[in-house]
Amino acid sequence: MIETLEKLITEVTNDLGFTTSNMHIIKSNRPDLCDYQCDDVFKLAKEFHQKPMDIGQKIVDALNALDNFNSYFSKVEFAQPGFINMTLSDFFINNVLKTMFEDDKPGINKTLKSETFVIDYGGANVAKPLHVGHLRPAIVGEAIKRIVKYKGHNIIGDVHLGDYGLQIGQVIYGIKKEGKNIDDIDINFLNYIYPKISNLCKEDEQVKKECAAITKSLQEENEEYQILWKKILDVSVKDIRKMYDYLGVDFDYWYGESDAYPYLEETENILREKNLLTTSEGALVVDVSKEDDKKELPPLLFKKSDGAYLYASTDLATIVERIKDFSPDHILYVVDNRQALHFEQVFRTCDMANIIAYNKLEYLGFGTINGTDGKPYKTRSGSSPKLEDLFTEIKNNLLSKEQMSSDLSDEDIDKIVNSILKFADLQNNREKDYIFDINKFSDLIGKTGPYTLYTYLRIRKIISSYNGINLASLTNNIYNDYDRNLRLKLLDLPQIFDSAFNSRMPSYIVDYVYDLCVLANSFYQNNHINSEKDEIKRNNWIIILDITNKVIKEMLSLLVIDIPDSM
RNA sequence: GCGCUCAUAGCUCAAUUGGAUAGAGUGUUUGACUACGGAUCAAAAGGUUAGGGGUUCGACUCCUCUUGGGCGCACCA
Repeated sequence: MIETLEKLITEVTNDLGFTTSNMHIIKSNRPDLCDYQCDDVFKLAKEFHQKPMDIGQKIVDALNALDNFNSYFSKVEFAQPGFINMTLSDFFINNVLKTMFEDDKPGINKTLKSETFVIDYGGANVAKPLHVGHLRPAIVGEAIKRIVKYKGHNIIGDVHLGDYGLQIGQVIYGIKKEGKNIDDIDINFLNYIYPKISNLCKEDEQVKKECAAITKSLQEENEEYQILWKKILDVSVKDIRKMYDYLGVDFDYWYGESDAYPYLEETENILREKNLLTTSEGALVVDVSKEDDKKELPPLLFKKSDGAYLYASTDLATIVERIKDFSPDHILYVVDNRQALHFEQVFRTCDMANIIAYNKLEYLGFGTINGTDGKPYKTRSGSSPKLEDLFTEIKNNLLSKEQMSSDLSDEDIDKIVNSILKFADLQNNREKDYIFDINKFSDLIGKTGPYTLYTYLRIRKIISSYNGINLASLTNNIYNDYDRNLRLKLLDLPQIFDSAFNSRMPSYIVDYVYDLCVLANSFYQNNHINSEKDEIKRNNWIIILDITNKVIKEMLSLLVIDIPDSM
């Protein structure tokens, strides 16, 4: 592994009198020159007031003089102005591969200290159907959850339903106004009534006030409203679950804002004890500004002048609740970038009130989904398209393609649809806005989910006739560049995985698994395995393909992509 | 008005967080199967990284100004 090389070069450097804690090695960005490079010579040059070339050459010479040089390298060179270029030996590459994957090890470095994470993702609101805007938080959140778990941590996913807000008041208002019988409330009715009343509120101030009053009354546990609310919750959650199930997004808890209400009083007391609550224009607020702020941060609004609570209050209460229930070391929020300010206020308040340290709370913002015009994605009618319709559209598109075989099971079709959706979404940098183009979600060639699935299935076919593939029988040979490039890519796995974990960026894994598939395709296209006469060579290649497929499968599962039986 | 954020190939996105010659997909052009799945492979073309200035051995990356998008600024969530 790379740490082995870092340790080696650090020791050599120290022995030369250049005391340093760690010489860092990275994958070379000049694969024509070498496999890995070390750029830290520049830092040493500054620290020891010597020319980079002098120091670099000394290190290179010392490395070349090592007795066991060939156990690591085939070539180490100095390159101007200050790079140490390392080409690995075949022995080393194969040795590391064996260590990484022996006994079915996954090829990554699991954490030595398992911590507890809570991840808040999904962002579904009761009584509103899931639309394409819910795609990212669901998929990105689920992927991050799986990555954290894969690292060896304990992670608890909570959907944190928006189940107690104004939209409930609006729906109840609609139910009463239309004289709807409670037993007749179904998903179609909710889909019809919510947008209707929501629009009405924008036009009619009086209606808005009434809806707000109903909401407040509900939160004060008005019996009639509670019964209606439970019915709405029941109907809506069933529908929401259906969408998340299709996506393979699995929450450990279906808590909602309503579950935080019992903790509001306690939260308020904590803030009061710390003298953080002040009154401003009739409302209770927390001043969260700091002296070094460029611009004073607006205060967190804890309680409205009419006594009702807001989302900052329930978010705080939810944190209090989670600490009680799970004692988490980290709480992650996968939410829209537009809520950055809100969470900054909430996190600062937590820190000031000693509820939980600021650095244990992580805001993982994601960009907005825009249409091809660069504006938030809307259908022609002006509303956000429903997730269900998007699934159908991709599915129909898929079925119309010529290369589709006609006898696929429904399960396999759904797996392919999922791969298209998730690969297209997750390859975008989490933090940036991105353009949603239905055509992009129709592509089956190029950097797509189906490409990776195809690769996996072809490899499986190639190696299917060999039983008892044994990693231990891997020899020290590497036969050509296609072969070598694939093996080197497998070596990258631990670093790539760790950077995805540390920065909570599933897109790193998407890039990796795609690159791996490209190299694998190139490898078996240019090396015909089954007609290979040299048994040792053939055996080596089968082992490499076997490892490759294990990695593809594991990485795809982190991206919430399942592999179909055929396609 | 104030703050945050973004601008990279025709289009959609990368660039291991300051390293060497800025990479992929798509689109365009051209090649490859009597072989393990052609949803494939091999190759060409495409760039003054929005623009100016600065920091240094080195800048897409950091600072600063300009231009142009997006978003947010207390009783919605």
